[in-house]
Amino acid sequence: MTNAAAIPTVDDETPVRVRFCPSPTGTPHVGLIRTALFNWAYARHTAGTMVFRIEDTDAARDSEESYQQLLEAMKWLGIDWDEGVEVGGPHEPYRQSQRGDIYQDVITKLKERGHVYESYSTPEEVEERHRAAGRDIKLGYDNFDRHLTPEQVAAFKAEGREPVLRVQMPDEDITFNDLVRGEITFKAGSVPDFVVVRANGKPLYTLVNPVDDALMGITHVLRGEDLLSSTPRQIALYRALVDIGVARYMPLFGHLPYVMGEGNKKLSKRDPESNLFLHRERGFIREGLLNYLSLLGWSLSADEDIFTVDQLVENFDIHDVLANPARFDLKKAEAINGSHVRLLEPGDFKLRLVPYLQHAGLVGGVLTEREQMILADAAPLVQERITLLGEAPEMLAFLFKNDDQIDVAQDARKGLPENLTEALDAALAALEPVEEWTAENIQAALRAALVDGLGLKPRLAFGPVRTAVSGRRISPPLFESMVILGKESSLARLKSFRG
RNA sequence: GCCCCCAUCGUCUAGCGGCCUAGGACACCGCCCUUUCACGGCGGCGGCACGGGUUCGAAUCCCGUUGGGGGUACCA
Repeated sequence: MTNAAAIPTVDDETPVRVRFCPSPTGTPHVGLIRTALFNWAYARHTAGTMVFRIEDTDAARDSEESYQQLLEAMKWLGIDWDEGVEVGGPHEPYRQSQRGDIYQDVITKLKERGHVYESYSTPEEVEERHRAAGRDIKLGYDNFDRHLTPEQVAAFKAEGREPVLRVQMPDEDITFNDLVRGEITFKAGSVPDFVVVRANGKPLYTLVNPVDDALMGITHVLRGEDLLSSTPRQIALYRALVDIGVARYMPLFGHLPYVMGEGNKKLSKRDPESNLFLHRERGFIREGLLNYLSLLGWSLSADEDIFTVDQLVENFDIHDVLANPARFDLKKAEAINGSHVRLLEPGDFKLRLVPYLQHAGLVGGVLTEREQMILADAAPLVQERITLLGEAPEMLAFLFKNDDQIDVAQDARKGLPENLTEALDAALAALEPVEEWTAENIQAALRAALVDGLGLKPRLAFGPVRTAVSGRRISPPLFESMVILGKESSLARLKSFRG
């Protein structure tokens, strides 16, 4: 066994090579994306290399659909990579399901140098031995097969048993310096010998993850806290990999804090808030979501919460990441998204609305000239008032509908003045003579008739008109909306609502 | 059980021994602005888990306690 001190490690001079290596199970989780983001930000900050590898070694759980979703997620968010799936690179292939030969070769070398041993114990037998000895069964594997005699092995083989391969843990404490948590020591004997190859000869994550990290020259292993307890095993294996010439140095580890959900639970895959695409469907924009996700364990400064991806890249350092778990707070995420929505260039904002309007059926696959005009005029009216793009269709629907398609919401009928009909008549009378159909003129005419004429408070005065025109209690600015609709349409809606 | 991690307002955080009667953001509550809703502005509420040390001095360092989380797979 190679001495730990003799293994070279990475230092500040070593060019950074990080990787994002999800296993394609299920739909992308925001915690997973945060991990990708931090790896990416660190790579870009240090002008290092981002590797994107797929860990599909569990055929029972992996799916092609999930893989496609991963690609889609990265593309949407703009988290790109320098080497990996789709783009290739010097360490192809980047899907572990296609790297079987490489692993078999490593396994052979590991066997030759005695770094792994055959283990025939079944879980039941391990448990039984613990019971017989009065030990807790949760102790895990008991290292029973470390030194089997040839006779014992022969006996097991005669029974037709196929062994798994285990790595023997060293009888000494394992210490490493976590990039976000500082020095961590696992006591000798607290981690049992672990399986690296299944009885069917297929390698496990415990083997392929460090092997690929080593082969691909990964310098900083930045991953979720859930993998913290497997680090001593990785270090033990890495030492063996150095010995057989597969690894050249020990990478640095940094364990990112959990992303929590409600209560004190890790944000579950089954929790809708964990679903990246659901956030996109609701109208999160990448700038907003990326900003919020960055805040889960990291911060730009003491008093700035809103920042761009460029600012993140410029300032992100893994050493500044906090070790404590962070709760995913949808309200704050939305607020930050709203800030970014407002920061968008008006033309850009307009374009981003289109898919949401299409999804709501307000416009077709290709916008008509009229729809283009409505959108161009209306977009600035809602940019300041929404936090999610998905709120826009409801707010803009009346502008795209025909006059006879306007449905009046229940709450829009409430809070209207007693003399509703009188008010509508007055509004119609005031608007009919308006020649130049501008927001200023509409406002002046209505104010004169309703506020000054009928003595209504502004709040009550414009309510009936708003309801008549939009069918909603809440709408974009009324007068500007009426300009977009045009005089004819506006008057038609007033008449129709008057009945 | 054993191993490991974590601990500042409800939430995310600033703080890395004196600048802290602890700063910001979200949420919440008022007020202002106002054609609705927002946006924006102003103000308020609210926190260093507890106990020991170390030190002239501790949110900051050390130890313990408590609380929370994770691991203890032929999953990743």
